Amino acid sequence: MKEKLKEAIKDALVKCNIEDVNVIIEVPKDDKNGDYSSNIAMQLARFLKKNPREVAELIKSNIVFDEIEKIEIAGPGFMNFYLKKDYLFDNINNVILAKDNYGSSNIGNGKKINIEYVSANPTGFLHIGHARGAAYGDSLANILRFAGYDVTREYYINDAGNQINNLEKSIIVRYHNLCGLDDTLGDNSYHGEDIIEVAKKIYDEYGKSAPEDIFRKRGVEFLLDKIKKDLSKFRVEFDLWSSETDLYKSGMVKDTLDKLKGDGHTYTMDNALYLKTTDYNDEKDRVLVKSDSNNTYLLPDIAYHISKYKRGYDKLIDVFGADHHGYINRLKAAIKMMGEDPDKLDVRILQMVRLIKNGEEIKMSKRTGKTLTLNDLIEDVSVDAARYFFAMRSLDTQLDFDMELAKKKSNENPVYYVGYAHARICSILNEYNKEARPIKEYKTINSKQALNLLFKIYEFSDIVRLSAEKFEPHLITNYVYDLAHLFHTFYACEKVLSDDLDYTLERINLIQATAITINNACRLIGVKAPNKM
RNA sequence: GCGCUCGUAGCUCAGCUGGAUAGAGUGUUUGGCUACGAACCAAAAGGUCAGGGGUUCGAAUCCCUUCGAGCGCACCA
Repeated sequence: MKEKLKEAIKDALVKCNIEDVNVIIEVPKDDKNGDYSSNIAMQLARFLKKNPREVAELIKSNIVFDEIEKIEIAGPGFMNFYLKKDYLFDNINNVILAKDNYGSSNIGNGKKINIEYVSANPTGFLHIGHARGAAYGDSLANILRFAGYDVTREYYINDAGNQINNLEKSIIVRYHNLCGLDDTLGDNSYHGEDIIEVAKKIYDEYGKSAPEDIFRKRGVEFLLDKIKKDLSKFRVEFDLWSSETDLYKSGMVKDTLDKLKGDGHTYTMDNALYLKTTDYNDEKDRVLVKSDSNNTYLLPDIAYHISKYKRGYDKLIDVFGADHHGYINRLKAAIKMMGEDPDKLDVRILQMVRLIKNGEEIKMSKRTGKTLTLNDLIEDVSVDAARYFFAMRSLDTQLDFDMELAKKKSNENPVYYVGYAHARICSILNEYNKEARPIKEYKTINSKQALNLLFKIYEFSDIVRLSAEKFEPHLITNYVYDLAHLFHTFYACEKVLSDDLDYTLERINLIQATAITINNACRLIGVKAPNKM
């Protein structure tokens, strides 16, 4: 609706010989100021050297828009638009017919977007920090898909570098311990329980005579499998699992290195090969090939990103933890050197998750093995609560994950508030025991509470759109919370079921539409709206 | 020291591309169940939007600066 209104205003402006302006439509905080409002007249007043209210009048007299009941000019020159109620009532029917598709759109126009998220190394179980990235990436992918983009969800497996060597060594040490041999972990080793589990598996399978090459292979296999299972349990899915090893096998890594060398973007110093990323806005040049002739992680990562470019996406999104933000410049510099457009790549940084237990921060460290795994989290607080909790906050604030709070099955936890609204509706629909069905005319709905609810339901498509454009899933949680609140308010003021058949059916339709909208919003963020609690 | 992200109610956070009296939850105080689920609703109280400067009709929002927090600044990933 915002878009339609925007177009209508633009058309009106063209009639006044004004073009090329950025029209902003917003939903006023106070409903006394209409359903939608625009400050366009004030923006133009300066430019036209006219009184803003005069400008507003001029636009008003030129605007053509069927769904608008009236336009008021208020305050210093705001234009406030009031939607026709019949139009909103019609929307109830639309929701009931559209069901799971309500709120979806084609604004993405089939544009191809690739989102890469989690991409944790298969050197241990996923922990709570990965959970935030997983929840974000999956929710964003759902939202973009719902908004008509062609989305690919991708996980990049670093299964070739030095960290895998360390993994292998760590498993061997644990294996030796199981065999009763003396061996100790080094500083670069992985100390977690997960590594002991892998060693045990190998010990159970081979006893004391495991073949030498089995540790690396089984380690990656086992850990990757566990990662996949945990993510799936967390309702996070991927379309594509890409592997670093494959990039080497296909020659992509070598080709990338050759091209960078060939185009003169590299130089040798102290027996190491450097990439001149300072040519493109990086603070220092970066090593591609170490003096021991091993590659740094950067080289295959460039090759990986170029391979994504070659697949022809309109947009690439990477989701990184805050501890990797320094990596963006060098990656984009390299992409530019490879002849691709770095602006196509959008890197979303998610700030750190701190784990709070009994009011104190628990420091997590992979090296010492002190972590809270994704699986622990799910078992402890439920998938729904965890997904909602992560989705509700914008990425750029640090997240304190309070275990006690998230565990509480109480109203302190907003996921129950939203779920309760849905469960209440289901309970009424159950009692009514007939289907909601579209009706021609709504005559009895006129309370403030009902109309607010009605408008909120109508707003859903705009919110999905905004959320997709800004890559911000938390707008969906904000929205669904508001929607649940308006329902609870309505519920407290008006009874749905009565002896009057028309009165009842109109309200059944309204709450059915509410339930559908809640359900669709929850689905986007990977949360299940319960029928009963 | 340099870079990135932040600083909004006692606490946890929203605040859309600059707009109308800065909003929720939680906590505190109070009222509401013989009505479809009280895990709910209604109301009160609570603010120097970290401090200072600037841009303009108008700033929590944009710019500069100071202070504070987290994270980076490897021939690790």
